[in-house]
Amino acid sequence: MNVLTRRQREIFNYLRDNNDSFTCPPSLDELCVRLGMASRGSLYKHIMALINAGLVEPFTGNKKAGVRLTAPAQQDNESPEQGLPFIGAIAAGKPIEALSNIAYMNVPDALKTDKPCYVLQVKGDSMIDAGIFDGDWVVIEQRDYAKNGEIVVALIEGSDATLKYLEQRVGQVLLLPANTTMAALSYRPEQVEIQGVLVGQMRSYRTH
Amino acid sequence: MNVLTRRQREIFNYLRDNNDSFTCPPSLDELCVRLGMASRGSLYKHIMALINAGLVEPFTGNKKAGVRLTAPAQQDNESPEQGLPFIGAIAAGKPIEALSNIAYMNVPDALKTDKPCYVLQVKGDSMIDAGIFDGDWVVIEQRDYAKNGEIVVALIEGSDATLKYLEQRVGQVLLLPANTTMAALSYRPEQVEIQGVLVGQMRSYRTH
DNA sequence: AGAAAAAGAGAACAAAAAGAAAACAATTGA
DNA sequence: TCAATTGTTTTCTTTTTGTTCTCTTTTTCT
Repeated sequence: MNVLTRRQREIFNYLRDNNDSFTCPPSLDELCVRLGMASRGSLYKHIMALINAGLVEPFTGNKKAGVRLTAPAQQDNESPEQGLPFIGAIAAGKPIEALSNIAYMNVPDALKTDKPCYVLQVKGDSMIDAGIFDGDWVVIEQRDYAKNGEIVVALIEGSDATLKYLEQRVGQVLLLPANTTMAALSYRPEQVEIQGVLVGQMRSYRTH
Repeated sequence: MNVLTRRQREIFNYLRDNNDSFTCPPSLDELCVRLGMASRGSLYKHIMALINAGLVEPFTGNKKAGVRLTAPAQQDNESPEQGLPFIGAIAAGKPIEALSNIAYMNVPDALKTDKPCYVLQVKGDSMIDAGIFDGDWVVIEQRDYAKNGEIVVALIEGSDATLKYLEQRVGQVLLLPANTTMAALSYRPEQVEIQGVLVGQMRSYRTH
């Protein structure tokens, strides 16, 4: 999974900022007009990238006339003062771009700390035995260190970000999944960069 | 029940916004004129979808001169400061109404519905295999009915409230834990009162 | 400058949704 | 009673929409 390109971010920002102006989830054609584009196919690629990144979700109500966009990113359109930045999805992704303030999610105090925090959506089942499921949101305290046993967001060799248990040993860093079918990953310390520590978790059971 | 299509939503929005301009509930033909449509049959399908979705109701005054539309029902449920009431813990407890010490918890929109919701804290491991752990908070939509397979707050014989999978059969209600070491509970329907349905979940990893 | 990546245009396709038109049945009102 | 109106159903055509291609243009990076 790649990091968003500039254009993809532009399009997402447009969706976030103009969400209110859509009476109903916009179709690709409608979005083309809004964005001044002439081709659905081009926009389609960008939208798929956003869906893949977990920033946007397809409109699953109808079968065909509608892989459309819902509100960007399970948004709470909260002000940045109160909400936490929702950055995107994490699985085998790319470094987290803390700069692009994307959407904001209104997180209860009990799920965050007094340090800077952000929200990610979990992709995959690597932490399923820890009760962290595909599609859950996690609240991450931004930190570049952690204690053994904590669940961390780790960036591996500058390219892949993942959510795992941390186990640091001399000259070795283990990233342990909580899934009996998956193997632990072993790296040298310089290969792994800690980007944050899990402090909260959320799940929605709604079926839209 | 299906999600509305774009056109259905448009038509609903028109009815909601122009309700005042109808001296009496409009007929399909009248609505066709307003909406610039040429066929009753086409509009009929949309209206039926809205009725099916509960957004509109047929006019039952006269028998024939009108399956017409009334104003859509409005739901308004403001809770203090937009937070959800935090009711207390649930395990083998008391009826939820008995707990009066109400605090309010700030819950992200993605974890609640547009119906009345409240928050409980989970005690025990009866739902551990569903990724719901001891100490988690759950967001419950207040409802007295549920579908099979949903996770519900059920009050047993007026005294014990518990969080379980619901399985309703003829003359029998099963409450299934998500824990391989625990047995299912079987009751007669009149013994079980559904108090709500799980729609969201939260966990804190903070160590105080 | 040149290669690679990203963005865009445009066409084509299948399926879904929307619409038109006609016919029918039930009710109302004169 | 008769004519008009209204809801209802059915059949058909048109439009919309997501999706997938190929090709060209623009941007980015070395």
